[in-house]
Amino acid sequence: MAAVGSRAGLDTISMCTEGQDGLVYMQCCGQGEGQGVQRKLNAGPGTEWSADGNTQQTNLLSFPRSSGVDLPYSPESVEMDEIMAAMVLTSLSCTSPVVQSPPQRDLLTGDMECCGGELSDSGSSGYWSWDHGSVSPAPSPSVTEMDRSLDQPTDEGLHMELDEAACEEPKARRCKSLSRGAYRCLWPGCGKVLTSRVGMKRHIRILHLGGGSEQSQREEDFYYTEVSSEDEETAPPSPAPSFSSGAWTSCSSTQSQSTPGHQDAPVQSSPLSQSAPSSVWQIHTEHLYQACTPVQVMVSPGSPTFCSWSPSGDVQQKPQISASRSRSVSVGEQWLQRNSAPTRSQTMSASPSRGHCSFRKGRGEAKKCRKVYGVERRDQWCTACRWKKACQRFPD
DNA sequence: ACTGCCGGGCA
DNA sequence: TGCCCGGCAGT
Repeated sequence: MAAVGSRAGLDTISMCTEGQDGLVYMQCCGQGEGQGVQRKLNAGPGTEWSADGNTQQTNLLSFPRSSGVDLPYSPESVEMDEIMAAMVLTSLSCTSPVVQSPPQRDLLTGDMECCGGELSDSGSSGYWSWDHGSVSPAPSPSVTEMDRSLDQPTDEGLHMELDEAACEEPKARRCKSLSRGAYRCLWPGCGKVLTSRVGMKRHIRILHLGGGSEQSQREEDFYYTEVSSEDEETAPPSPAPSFSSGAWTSCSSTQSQSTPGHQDAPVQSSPLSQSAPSSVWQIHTEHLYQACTPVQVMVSPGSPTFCSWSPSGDVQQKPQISASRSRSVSVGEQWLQRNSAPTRSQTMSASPSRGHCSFRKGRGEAKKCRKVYGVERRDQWCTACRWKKACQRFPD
């Protein structure tokens, strides 16, 4: 019935359902592994995927359920098929044997990878962003986009998980932003709708154009159109939040012992998501940067995973960021004043490196004659300053 | 726009 | 050598 194949060059998953019995056959070939996994899932009519006690799959196939994509399986709906394909692909990307190999990875790292894998299709891996498309409105294609899309539904699940109370208002805001825009794939017979342009491009490139050639990258634009997501909202909007919620929760709380039945462990690292960690790590460091600059978080540079960053902080940090930033200046100044008080010149050159949160000492922090005395009292400047030379009184 | 200061000119 | 300033780069 439905055959979905990806030619991302990474994996090939094909899935088809067989008539009435609703059996679903999937084939997943890991990249370069050459090993195919064939699975036969029982998804009869009216069967909820998650309800299947299908060992490994169970966890992952609970996606759809938690996603709110209630799947009274309606074979006549191509859309549904695609959704299911998406689910399956997602699941497989997490369950593939390669994926599961290191289950005892560093939790956070693994989780992050999982995040990256789940939420980001960035990187060269050509991750299956497209299948999230119908499932999750925000394939959150790249790090930058992820940053931007903090108010996109992708994180909503996270919000809901992490801080429901605080999110009442942002939620409303986000609901609005949900209706911001969507992109519909114009490829004949596709019609997939994604909320992210990048995701859509990737979808087109991977699925339809079949590769990442430069040319096809440019061609993508022709195959999707922007649609007001009002139409799209007729479709159940909830899938994304809880879907990504799953992914993110496993991400967010390093010790998230999500209830059995939630997917957590198997989702850790996959060949598909292997490109993700770096980007996610970027996020990490970025937020780290934001978080620890002002607040002097104790982060041992050697153990980067330890930084007390948490998605909750991150996501809800938005309002704080500016405050933090502005505060960082004053901290710097305090530091400067403290250190420059006793021995001005000598200590200041001692590198104020404060771990990796260190800031380049801003120009504004250095007190030069001009700053100290002001232009009015120029006569009190050191001669160098008067001559527009390097200040001698307050050398760096 | 402001600041720090290099490079260069002038007496 | 002392003095001054144009102009660049960073904020």
